Amino acid sequence: MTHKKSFYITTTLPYVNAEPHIGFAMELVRADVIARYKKLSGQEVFFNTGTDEHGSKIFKKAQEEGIETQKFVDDHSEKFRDLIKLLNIDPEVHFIRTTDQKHIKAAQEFWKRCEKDIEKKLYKIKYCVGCELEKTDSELESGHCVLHPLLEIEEREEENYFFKLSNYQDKLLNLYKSNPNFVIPDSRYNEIKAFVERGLEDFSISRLKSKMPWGVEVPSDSEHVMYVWFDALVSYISTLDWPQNEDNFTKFWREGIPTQYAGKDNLRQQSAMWQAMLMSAGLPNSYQIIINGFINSRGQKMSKSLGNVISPNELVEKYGVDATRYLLLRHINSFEDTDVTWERLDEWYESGLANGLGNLVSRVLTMANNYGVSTIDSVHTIHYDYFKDFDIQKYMNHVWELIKKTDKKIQDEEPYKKYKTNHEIAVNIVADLCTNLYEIAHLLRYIMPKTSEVIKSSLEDLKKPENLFPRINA
RNA sequence: GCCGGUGUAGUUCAAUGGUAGAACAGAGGACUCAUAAGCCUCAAACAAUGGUCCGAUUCCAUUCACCGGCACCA
Repeated sequence: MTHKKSFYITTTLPYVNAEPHIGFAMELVRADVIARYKKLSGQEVFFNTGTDEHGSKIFKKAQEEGIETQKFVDDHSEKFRDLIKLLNIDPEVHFIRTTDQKHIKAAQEFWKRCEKDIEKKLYKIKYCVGCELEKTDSELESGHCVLHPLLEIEEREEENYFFKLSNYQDKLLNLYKSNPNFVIPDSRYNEIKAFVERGLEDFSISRLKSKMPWGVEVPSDSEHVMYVWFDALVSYISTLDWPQNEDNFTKFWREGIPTQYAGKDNLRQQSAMWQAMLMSAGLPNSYQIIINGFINSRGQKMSKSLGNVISPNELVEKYGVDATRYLLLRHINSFEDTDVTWERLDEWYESGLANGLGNLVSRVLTMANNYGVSTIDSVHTIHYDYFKDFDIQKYMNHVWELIKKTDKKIQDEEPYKKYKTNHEIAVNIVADLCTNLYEIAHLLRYIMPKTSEVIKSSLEDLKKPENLFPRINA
């Protein structure tokens, strides 16, 4: 529990070469829940997301499609920005694009501040003449290109700038050791610690502009552009108008408990490289990195070719916004991989929302309405730091226990029976049920903001709302 | 190959050195305020082997299975 008044949280910035993925939608919604929670707890919150738009993949893809690269990223970035409305993300969220001028300038300034750890050296790349492409070790099979196994891989040399990550091994280990919760969950913390303990190699952080022009120009060397991840990471502070706006930066980064959500494929970039970069630039480290698992389908990664992709748009179209938020937050493991199929989503929707919350609202308000309940008591929710360990799933389970309890209470106290003989007793019971329901709605205000409001106002007006979560096949 | 983790009902998870809890799915029942929802009841599990212990699902070892990591993939 912290007593600071400001709070910073960001998602990773998705790379715009593909359609928005359900995994990113989940990350965004989770960050949104935390942001709303902090805000409603009285903190001043800077909530950030955006898009990562440089690099060769995008450059090539735009070329393939025959569109200007800038146009390509403009269009694709919009699709991600659309998620804000689609998923009812806090409208005050900041959206940084790595092609924004302020970001480009910040990335260049950041580079300059890291200069003592940047050096130019010869970089041996592995090149497949057949593909006419540079290959990484992981793309090769026993030293040969998978697509052209008969051709020899050529080694070519080019000059690149390198970041001396090796200078930061001890400092990173110190950071981890003095902050055992720096990475959540523990398994990821251990993983990154082990990775750094094995020793760090320096990293190439630039590309020759003549080969790949789509990047931020390296300061004082116009022949090079920054390698994507170097500039992309700086977005977490360029969004704060660093370096121009030192006040903002101080408020939200130095003193704002900078918290980052990321997928498990981003562990290294966020918790090692970015931290080393911050150290190099003489800036404070992040406070905490939360690592999400992946969403798979039938044991496999979602991919177009497998035809098992479930998109955020489809989810909202089928279930509605708040139900989508529910589905992403309740049943998907907070930290581990989770398998998701339409069948399971339907089950989750039916049991938790149609049969659970929706039905409860309906039965309580019908009685409240018919029996003439006049007032409901205000709630006094016990306040503690629900999301300290970022286990939103646990919080959700707590709320749904209350829903279950309230259902059981109706059965146990049978106000619908008692009403026939004694109105007053029945009315008291139902008023009590309304209070329980109000509390449930109150707890849902970060999770399902619209539903929370609808339930609250229905209770205030004692008017039964429209069917909140219609049965899917009805 | 090396390092780390996990293996509990059909599924997803929980707890515990001494009768293994729940949710969803399944079967049956009594009700009726409700979205054929809710409630009650039932059925259903500790990967295998060995060890420590009065006693292990829990601790240790081995085997098997699965997952993650072992760097230029945003």
